[in-house]
Amino acid sequence: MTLPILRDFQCSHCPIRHRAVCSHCDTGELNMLENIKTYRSFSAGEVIFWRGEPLGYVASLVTGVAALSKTLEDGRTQMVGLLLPSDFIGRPGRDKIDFDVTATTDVTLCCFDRKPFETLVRETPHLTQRLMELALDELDVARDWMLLLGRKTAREKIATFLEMLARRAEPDEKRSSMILPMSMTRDQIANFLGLTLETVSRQLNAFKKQGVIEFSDRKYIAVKDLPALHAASGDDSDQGFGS
Amino acid sequence: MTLPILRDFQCSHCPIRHRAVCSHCDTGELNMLENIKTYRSFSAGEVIFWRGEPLGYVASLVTGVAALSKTLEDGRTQMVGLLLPSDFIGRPGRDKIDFDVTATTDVTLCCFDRKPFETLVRETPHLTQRLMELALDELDVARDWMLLLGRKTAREKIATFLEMLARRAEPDEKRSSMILPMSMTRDQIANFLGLTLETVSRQLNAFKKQGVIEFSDRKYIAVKDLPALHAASGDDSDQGFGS
DNA sequence: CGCGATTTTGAAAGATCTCAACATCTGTGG
DNA sequence: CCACAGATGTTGAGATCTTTCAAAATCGCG
Repeated sequence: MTLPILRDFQCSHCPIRHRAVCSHCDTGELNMLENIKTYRSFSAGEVIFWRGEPLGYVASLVTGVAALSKTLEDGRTQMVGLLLPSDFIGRPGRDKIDFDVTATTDVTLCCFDRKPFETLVRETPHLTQRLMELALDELDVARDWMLLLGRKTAREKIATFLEMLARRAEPDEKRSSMILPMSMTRDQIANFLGLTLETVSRQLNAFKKQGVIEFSDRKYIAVKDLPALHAASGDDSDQGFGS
Repeated sequence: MTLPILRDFQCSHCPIRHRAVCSHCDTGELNMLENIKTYRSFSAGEVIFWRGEPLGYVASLVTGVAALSKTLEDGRTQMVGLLLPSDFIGRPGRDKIDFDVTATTDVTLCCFDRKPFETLVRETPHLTQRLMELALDELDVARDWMLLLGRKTAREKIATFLEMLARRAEPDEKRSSMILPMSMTRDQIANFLGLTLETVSRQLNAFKKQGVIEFSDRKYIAVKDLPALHAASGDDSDQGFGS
């Protein structure tokens, strides 16, 4: 499949203007970025970057969800990150990455050719500072995930996962009931949580049987009892997931 | 135990001068740092920072090894990072951290009071840039560790751990035999690898029985067959551990 | 030399995985 | 609009790996 290149639009109207790598940039800096950016789209399931492949460009995720994953020699795979809108792909000073990046849903990227971007970073402290902040945020998330992968039971992993989705869907609301769009298959969830797809299915159905969640089709999961999910997550009671 | 504050010495003679947060700094910038730095020492086992405690200072690790760890409500703990000389503790813009930092060996820190350091960072792109690089490097390591925690068997975890120690001890040498100082107990290794201490002991003795490693006292482990360790690590054959 | 901490070892329990069969969903084409 | 086929999800049973619990051995410091 080819990579459609969308017509550019103004950074000032960009949905991730205030959170992406450019968030600290002033008008002049934004114009510099505007000159080297290109939009690209990927369909759900497409690979965006292959591990080890030379990176022609770095990018901000504008819409959709993408996953970072690593694979052992015998094929076992583990997701090591989820990219959401405003997250950044690629790192200045390194011409390849050590994981695959795959579109989980349809995805739009705002791409910057790597060389000119790196030059711009060197001259623009606002960019460097934001890249640092984004990296530190990802690090916090990665460390929470290490605790999950290393020490949580299957049930706790599923509870944590669902709670994370719920928090992401409604960061403010405190309702104990909500409907979550579910774009990942059991297999993808398993690779995210370090489980097998059968265990994911069993644990989801266990929560369903207990009335904590409900689902019938494959597109949505309804959370009926968010406090119960949190209680099953193993995390400290006074402390939310993530950073 | 109190925190001895060492007499300052010149940054220019610092053993981590070229790799720490200050590595890109010029003489003028170094002088600014020199004014706000203090040395502190911790004995093996001491807690350097408690999770959630307000951070009075940030620091570079000068000598020794420290561990970052997270704990679930019922006491299960997972190490989420190992700090080696030149690694940085604390993050600009956040006044607390979400993990405990413990000295694994005796440790010396080069500490900067947080507020003046943050001011200096804002005015010094060299510092920001280095902090970004350090964060990205930690992120790479964290992602390798996520693959280990989520997908590797106990045997693969131990092999990966030993191989990492060997690489760290001699980044250049390719000898298949070497002696590694071992400062961690079985329990600490277990918390690092997401195992129990009994499983760590069994797997270490299994490798010993196969002649891959040797050990008699608790201070050293001799690696006799590094290629065998690598083969048991589950990683791609053409690809080393870490970033 | 002796005691507490650490490590080793064994046996049984338990959780998750593996393998297999079957069910359900979804989109396609008639 | 329905039937079909492939993909995805569910469920069961047994295997396997790691943990748990317990006891004994060893180390290392005073």
